[in-house]
Amino acid sequence: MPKKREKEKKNGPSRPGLRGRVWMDGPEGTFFGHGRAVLLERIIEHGSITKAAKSMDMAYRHAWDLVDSMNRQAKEPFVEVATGGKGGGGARVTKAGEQAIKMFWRFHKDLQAFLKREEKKLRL
Amino acid sequence: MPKKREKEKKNGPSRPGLRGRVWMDGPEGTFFGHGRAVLLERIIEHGSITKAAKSMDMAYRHAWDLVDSMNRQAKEPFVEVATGGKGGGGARVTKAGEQAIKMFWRFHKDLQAFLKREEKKLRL
DNA sequence: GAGCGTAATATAGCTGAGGGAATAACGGGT
DNA sequence: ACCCGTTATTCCCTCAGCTATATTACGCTC
Repeated sequence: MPKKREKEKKNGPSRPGLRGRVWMDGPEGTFFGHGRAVLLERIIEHGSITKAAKSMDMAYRHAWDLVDSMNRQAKEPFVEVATGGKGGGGARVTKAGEQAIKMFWRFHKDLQAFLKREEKKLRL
Repeated sequence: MPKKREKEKKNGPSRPGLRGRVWMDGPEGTFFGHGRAVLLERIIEHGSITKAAKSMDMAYRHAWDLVDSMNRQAKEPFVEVATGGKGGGGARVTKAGEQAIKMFWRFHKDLQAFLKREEKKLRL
């Protein structure tokens, strides 16, 4: 029977061409990248880790680990969290977190431009 | 008991900073990247898939899959292979394969320069 | 203090990628 | 005909990343 969430791995045959990724490393390894940037944006949008995780089909456990990893490695926390209280609590992205998001998307954009330039040198 | 090969995953705490990767996609997905470039170089060096795989602590099965994947996606094969015969056979990297190696390292080098430039904009 | 919805934590299960080992096929040398 | 070392193929195992589920802690509101 069709489960609620189908998950359909996007392994579709991608167009041939040059591809790339950027991320930032921290003291413990990966510190900030595409997935974490999106997660933070969803937290801003929804105000909670639970809803943010659901909205991107991610297990809460995994989302919490990512948030925890960022907060441990950043000088100032990227996410402030409240347990209990009005509505049961919630999560809020700090200024530092917002800056990280902006910085990442800038790197991401620059990389796409770089790839487009380099791809002209490509002959398969 | 201590196994023969310990495999020690290099998850060491990396220096904080900007990191990145480039690769080429083909009709079936990943077509050429860092690992495959090194593999081809080892095949040139040793003249066989078996020895190349051993030299980089990779299972023959995996190495063969990578070679097969490249040969299926490339217009001209990157590796020509001989089973049986003198010395049991062997593998040889074609001109097309050598060109792919050169092209990849060029992209790789350009990316490193790009990352170094971009990293100046980074503030953790 | 009961209810509520969230964070936080623990535990077990799933799954895909890769590893290890075993075996057959191959073909020139001797 | 046999030996040899490699390619090619098969089967099973392990491990990590992530999922799924359940339970507890929390603190505001009523």
